[in-house]
Parts: sequence; structure tokens; C-alpha cells
Amino acid sequence: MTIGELAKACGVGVETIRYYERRGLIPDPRPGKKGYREFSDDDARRVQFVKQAQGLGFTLKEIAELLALRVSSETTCDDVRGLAEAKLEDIEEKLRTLRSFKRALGKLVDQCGRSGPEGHCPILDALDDPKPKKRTRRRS
Amino acid sequence: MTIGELAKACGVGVETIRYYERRGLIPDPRPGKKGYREFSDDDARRVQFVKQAQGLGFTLKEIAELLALRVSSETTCDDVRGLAEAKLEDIEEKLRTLRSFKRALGKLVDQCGRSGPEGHCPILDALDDPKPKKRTRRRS
DNA sequence: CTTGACTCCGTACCTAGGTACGGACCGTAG
DNA sequence: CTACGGTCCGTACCTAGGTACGGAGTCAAG
Repeated sequence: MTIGELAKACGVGVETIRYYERRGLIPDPRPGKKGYREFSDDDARRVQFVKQAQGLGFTLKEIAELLALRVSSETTCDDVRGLAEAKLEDIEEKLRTLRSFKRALGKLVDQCGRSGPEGHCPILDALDDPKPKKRTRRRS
Repeated sequence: MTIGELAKACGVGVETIRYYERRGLIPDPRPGKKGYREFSDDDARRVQFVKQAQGLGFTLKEIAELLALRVSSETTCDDVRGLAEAKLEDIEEKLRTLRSFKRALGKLVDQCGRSGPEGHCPILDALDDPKPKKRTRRRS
């Protein structure tokens, strides 16, 4: 596919694709007919991965590292495993934080209407709460 | 506490705190002795919340909305519930994506050494796999 | 065989989120 | 009382991640 088709398929602008190329996030596409480059489905998956990972707070640099994770002549299996496990740690941490946000927000929704002292932030309060005792029933 | 103490407590620079003030992420601190503003523990919690949320891909604008979630004379309970539920949806989505990243990365670690065809990205492959069949045993 | 939409590449510009700078003021140790 | 470090505020500057622009080539429809 052409760069424009790739961009449309991924919901980004053509210029963004070109920027990712410069950053090395997608490999140099094979040259197609008469100077128009030919992109693959694999490129599309990479771009989509980049967008998802960005939404989770990873930087383009970190994303490039994730995409580069593979055993090659340059990297040993141990290198890869080490890096992957470090990334897994990041992810676990994000999961923990995200779960506590979720708990806090859920609690807020539950408490809605029974508001406490004005001017205090219920989200921070909920996050503080160390043991979110089981709530009786969630609003569907 | 002073702005410098607050900054140190939160692991950010003084200028960052001042920037957050301008953005309205922390309320105007009460004026202390002779022009030095006095910050509270609550301010510290807010700043820490901001940093965590940023790490999860929320923008300062979104974070401000989260911090502003409360029932007041301006917002009804339904407003708050609606917004909170929308945010919960965001969070669920992030959780799903994060979990699939985790699965993919875990799989990569497991497969380490049994690498497939060179030049292909094992993370994207692992993400593709619709049903990550139960793995025999995880490396502790 | 021209016209409109698309591609190429290089360079310039933009927004979000800080980070640094400068001059004036405060306050505590020496 | 002065030196040094922290604070105040305003403004300027910086990096990451795009976004837009311009001139030249391409390609398909009319």
C-alpha cells in the first residue's frame, strides 16, 4: 500500500508516518514502482502498536526499544530477556496504578450524591483509602 | 511547607510546581509569612497523582478534569457520574491494552532462545496471537 | 495531454510540558 | 550586617512529537 493508504488505515496523518520512518519506528519500505514506496500490513501493525503504547505513556524511544526486542547477531538471548523483564516491570507498575485509579473512580461513582465536605477532592481521598472495602453493589 | 520542600517531596523541580499552579492543577496556596506561600500535604498528593497519571498517558488537561471531579453548586451528581464513568471507560481500555502488552512480553520472555525467522518482530507476533495458550511454566 | 490528487524530500513551524534566567526580596548562620 | 540560599514573579528558552509548506515528479480520469 502507499503511504497515504497506510496513514488512513492507522488513523494518522501522512506526515506522522514519515516522522516515524525518520525515528526508525518502521523499517525502510521496499521501493515500489517509479519512486512510490510500498508499505506492508506489518508496517500498519507497527504504527498501531506505537499509537497504543503512546496512549499508555510510553515514549517513542521506549516504543522503539520494545519493537527492537529480538534475538539477533547483536543481542543475546539474555540481553533480550533482561530488557523484556524490565519492560514487564514497567507494565506491572502501570497496571497497579491504573487499577488503583479504577478503584478510586469506581468508589467516587458509588458515593455520588453522598458527597463529603465541599472542596475536598474525592479522587485523592479514594486513592488514599488503603482497603477499598467491598462495595455492596455496582451500578450496572 | 515551602515550594522547595514540596518539590523535593514529590521528586520534581520547583519550576514544575509553579507550572502546575498556572495550569490550575493545585489550588492557590494560602499565603504564609511575609510573601512565602505555604503548601499542604494535600498539594503533595495532588502533584504525585499528576505524575502517576502522566505516566499512564493522561494529558494535564485530562488530569485536571479528574481532579476537578466533585459535586458542587456548579455540577450535579449526574454530571459527575457521567464524567467519571467516561474516565472509567478510558481506564478499562488502557487496562485491556496493557494486559495484552504484558501477555505479549511474557510470551516473548518464554520463547527466548527459540527465536523464529530473523527480522520479524516477536512482540507484534505475540500481540497478534488471539489466544495465548496457557504456558507450561513461568520463569520465577 | 491536461488537471487533480498523490508521492517524494527537505525544511520550517507548532503545541504540550516543562526548564532556565534575572532582578528583587527574605531569613538565617557566621 | 553581610553572605548565601530560598522565594517571588515574569519572560525566555528547550525537547518531544508531530504538522505544514514548497517545489518537483507521478498517475489515472476525462
